[in-house]
Amino acid sequence: MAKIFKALSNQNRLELYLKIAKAHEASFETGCECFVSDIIESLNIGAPTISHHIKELANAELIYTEKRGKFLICRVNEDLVTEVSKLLSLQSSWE
Amino acid sequence: MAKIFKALSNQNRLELYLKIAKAHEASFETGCECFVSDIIESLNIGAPTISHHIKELANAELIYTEKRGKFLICRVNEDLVTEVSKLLSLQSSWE
DNA sequence: AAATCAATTCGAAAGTTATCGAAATATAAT
DNA sequence: ATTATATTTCGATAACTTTCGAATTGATTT
Repeated sequence: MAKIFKALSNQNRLELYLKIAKAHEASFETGCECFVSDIIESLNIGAPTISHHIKELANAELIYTEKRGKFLICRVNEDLVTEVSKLLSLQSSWE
Repeated sequence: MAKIFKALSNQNRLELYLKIAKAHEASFETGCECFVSDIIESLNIGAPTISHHIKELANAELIYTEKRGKFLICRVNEDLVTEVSKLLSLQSSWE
C-alpha cells in the first residue's frame, strides 16, 4: 500500500497520473485511452524521465499500459484508486 | 498534495500513521490520544527515526502533535484525510 | 531503403531519504 | 539532588530517486 502512495509522491508523477486520468475522462466514449506523446509536451521533463515515471505508475498498478504501434497507451486502474479511497475513508469515519 | 502522499509513502511511516489512527479510534472516549512511547516497541526502528517520521507526518499535516509532560501525543487530522479521499474518489467516479 | 518518430535503455550526476548511534534536553520519579 | 525515562538533535552513512543526454530499438512514413 505504501508502494501506491510512493508512486503518487512525486510532483511530476502525480501530475502525469492526473493527466492520464483526465484524458481517460475526456476520451471515455472513444475507449479511455491516453497517448504518452501528448503528455510529454505539457510536462516540463524529458521523455526518458516520463518513460521511467510511467513504469513506476504501472508497477504500482495505478495504470495499465499497452503498446499500440509506436505509441504507448495508458489507462487508469479505477479499482485500485477506489480501494485506496476506501481505506482512507475508513480512517476518517469514526466520529 | 504530493507532499501528503510522500508522507505516507514509507512503509514504517504509513504503519506509524495507521497506529496513530487506530489508537485514536480505540481511545475515542478518552480524548483521541496516542503516546509515541507505546508505538516505539511495536515498530522495528529506533526512537530517533520515529521522532523524524512523526515530524514528517506532522509537517504534511496528517497528524497533530502536542507535548504533554515528557510524552508526545499524536492525533490524526481527519479533515485532511477526508480531503485526499475525496480527490481520489473523484478520480474513480466517471463510469 | 532511408528517414522519421515514439519510446526505451544506459550510465551518470545531483539531490533526497531512512536509518543509526551517541549525545543532549527535558520532565518525572526516587 | 540524583536517577530514570521520553523524546530530540546531531552527524554520518548507505541506499534510493529524479533527472539528464546519448545511444538504441521498433514502428511508421516517404
